[in-house]
Amino acid sequence: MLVDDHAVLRAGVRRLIEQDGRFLVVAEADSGENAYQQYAIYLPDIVIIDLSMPGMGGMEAITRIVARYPAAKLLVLSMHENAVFANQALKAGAKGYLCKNGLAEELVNALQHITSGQIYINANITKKIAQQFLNNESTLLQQLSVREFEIFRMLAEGAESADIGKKLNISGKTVANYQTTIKQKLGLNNSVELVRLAIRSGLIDS
Amino acid sequence: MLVDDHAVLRAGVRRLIEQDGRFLVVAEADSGENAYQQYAIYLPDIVIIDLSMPGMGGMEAITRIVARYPAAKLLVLSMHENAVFANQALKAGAKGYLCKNGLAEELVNALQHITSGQIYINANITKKIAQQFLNNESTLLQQLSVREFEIFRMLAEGAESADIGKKLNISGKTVANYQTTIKQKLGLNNSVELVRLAIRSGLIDS
DNA sequence: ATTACACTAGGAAAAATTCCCGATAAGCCG
DNA sequence: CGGCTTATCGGGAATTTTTCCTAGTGTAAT
Repeated sequence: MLVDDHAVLRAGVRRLIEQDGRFLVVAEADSGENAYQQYAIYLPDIVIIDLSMPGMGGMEAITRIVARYPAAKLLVLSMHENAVFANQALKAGAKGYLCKNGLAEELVNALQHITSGQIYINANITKKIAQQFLNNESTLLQQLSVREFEIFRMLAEGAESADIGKKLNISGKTVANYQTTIKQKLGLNNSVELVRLAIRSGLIDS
Repeated sequence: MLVDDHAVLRAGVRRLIEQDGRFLVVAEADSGENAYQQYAIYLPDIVIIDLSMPGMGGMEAITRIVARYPAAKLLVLSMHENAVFANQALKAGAKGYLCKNGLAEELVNALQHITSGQIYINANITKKIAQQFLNNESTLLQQLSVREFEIFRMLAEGAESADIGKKLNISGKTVANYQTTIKQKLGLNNSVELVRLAIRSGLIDS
């Protein structure tokens, strides 16, 4: 199953997969909500999913699908060549992480790995994760749990606690409390410093 | 000619175009540099180009191609549903602007328009450009008085109202009131948007 | 002289944040 | 298995921040 809000990209991935012949696209979804619903219907062997989508993001979709179907195999196909994103996605339960600017062959290669129960991570990302581990640099953000990280990014994008709560189907109060612990964990005094950290980390652009 | 650093996306666009039958993809490029070189070789009728690419970005590629070939027809296919990006691209000489999350039919539709000498801009973008024209973002900051601008910058740097008051020898209450009017004047909903505007404007770095 | 506007700030209400607490569930370890 | 930790979720209450309204002063222009 393909999950991405960009129709052209879904078409491209479908083409690549069908050209290879070993795999078949049985469903598509253009949002996290749809992905969750479609998963229940088609129960696909593998889900190829983007992280940045309007509404419920990919991270949240992964969390939900894995919660309901612990054996689900999800391969993240993201535009972010970023160790932080990869880490969080894997922590949420994804079985692989690819970048959209990777080679076409890598996609089916990753599918093959995941099908046979392995985990596949793009080589550059692996390198970055290692570097990050050595530098101890972005480790700051890794202190955050999956939920915290997700809320951190949404806050940095300018969303209000109440809106975030709506989007995640939790109380705005909970989001507000999360906000406090996030700032505390990252040593931030206010939301301005939060945004700037997010931008410096490459999580969002200005 | 297709220009995008994501191979999967190029494959998707190629598929859509070839399915329609009216157009033919004669070349692909994965960077601004390649696009410029390939253009000279193939002289394609239309270039479909992404803006965000490593190295020379799409914007720079558009500028160079148009400088050398003033009759070049370039259609931007970007992920940014953003009036500022669209404005800049069109100012650089692009003949159209689409978003990647648009419908598939819109792509060939845009190609048809541009082929016949027209300019095609996505409807949502058009709306946003109009709004921006009303807001006039470039002169946006000039609406602020000297004091307001000063406080705007200090807020964007992460200072609290009380601190700013101390620094400027005025009441923190006054600063808080300024903050409200600044946001109102700039059409900002919260301090997160304030920071991001300040960074975009080059007033501060992240 | 009148108008306009920048700068200042207080009061009251509304909203957001913080700090404290408890609940649940999953996972881990001896 | 029983305890331990951790992630997630949220209520209560105090605190802080923000907003909205009003209102005074000074300065510059008409």
